[in-house]
Amino acid sequence: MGDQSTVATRDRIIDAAMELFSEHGYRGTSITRIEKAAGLSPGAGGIYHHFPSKEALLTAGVERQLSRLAALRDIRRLFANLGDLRTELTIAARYVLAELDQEAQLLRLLASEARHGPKILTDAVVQVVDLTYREFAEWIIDRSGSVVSCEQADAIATIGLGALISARLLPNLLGTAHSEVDDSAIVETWVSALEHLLTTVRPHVTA
Amino acid sequence: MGDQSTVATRDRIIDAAMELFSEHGYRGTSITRIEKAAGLSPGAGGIYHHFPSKEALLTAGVERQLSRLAALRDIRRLFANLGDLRTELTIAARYVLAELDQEAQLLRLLASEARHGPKILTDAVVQVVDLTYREFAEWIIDRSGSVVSCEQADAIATIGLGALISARLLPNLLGTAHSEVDDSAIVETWVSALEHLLTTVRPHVTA
DNA sequence: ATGGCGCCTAAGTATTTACTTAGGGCATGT
DNA sequence: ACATGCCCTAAGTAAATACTTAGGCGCCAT
Repeated sequence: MGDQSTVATRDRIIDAAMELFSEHGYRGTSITRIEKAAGLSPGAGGIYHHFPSKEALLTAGVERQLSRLAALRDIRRLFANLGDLRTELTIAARYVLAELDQEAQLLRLLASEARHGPKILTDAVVQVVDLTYREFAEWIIDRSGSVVSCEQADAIATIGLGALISARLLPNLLGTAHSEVDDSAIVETWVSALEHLLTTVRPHVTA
Repeated sequence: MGDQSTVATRDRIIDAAMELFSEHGYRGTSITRIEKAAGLSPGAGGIYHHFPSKEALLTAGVERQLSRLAALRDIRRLFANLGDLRTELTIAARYVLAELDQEAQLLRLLASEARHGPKILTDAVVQVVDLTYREFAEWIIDRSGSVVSCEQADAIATIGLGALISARLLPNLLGTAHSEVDDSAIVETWVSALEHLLTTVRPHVTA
């Protein structure tokens, strides 16, 4: 069967589309341009042999990337109680940063299209992000020896993950503007802050 | 002179345009729709009495908002050595969060259009953001009694501001998905983390 | 060999959209 | 009174673009 060449070009189309979508936005990318970038004959409907519409192409691309992003929620499995809190935190930080780097394309697309693009862009990603936050919060409670409350864990997770996300997302959005800060310095500072938050008891405000 | 009504409608046009741009994106907002939203006659070129082109309208809108965003860089003037570090940090956190809330519209527009929109969207905002980071880093060095190094201050500023920005930007992008976390809990946690970072000496790695 | 299938060329359709032109009413300032 | 300038109605233009139709070439499995 000619399935192999079929699958290959299908993937090539998705590759080209995702690259262009993330760079110029969904509306800013024409079908013709995707065809040209994918090496198909420009001007003809080669794409419509594989996808019924432009939106279906986006959906397929996002879905393909989503399984990889889903791996982000496996943070907890990464460190099976290494004993040393600093070590675990360092691993977690580097892991999250690496994941964000790998999904830079998807993040750009998300940022530009999350509000007005097809719903899959928000629905699925919201689910993954939310799950990641919750698992991180649970892990925080565990590792702190149940010293922090639920609300505190939520706040710590929000700030902790948010800091890492910003460190990668903002330069990505603004065009590598402010990312001259060293990675190891960021990780080190982050670990220090999180360690402090996890080991210091905050007795007030347990509404 | 009829300047008053002129200025009023001009502002009304900008208001409507910015709202629609931030909600549906620049390309997703048609001139006709802006006119309708601004109360002008739909279908005609009333807008072109005030702006030469759609892009000029965006530029005018962003420039109008930019002066307000520029106020963000006045963090330092806000607290003139109140003595108590926690108090100053708390004020700073609440101030930044409030500013971000007030500029939610601009932030949404930025996120969706920063990469492929007109250059003013990146150029000017990059400048403001960068300046804010640098001033915050300088303040960190001051307030720590020059305990932290330049690189450490940069890292702390990146993480500190990034955490607050994420806490506001992500829910904004994903549609108020994950913002059930209480503000006071976030501020409290943030202050605790920053205080620790500013008062703890980290002797290693001063490359 | 034959039929199906993936990709090609080539032209076309319908819609949206930024922007223009032409003319008219209504206010204000001189 | 008159001109100027803002807004209106109404029609139109040129370009981009998602998507379609029709037919042809070559490769593969049956």
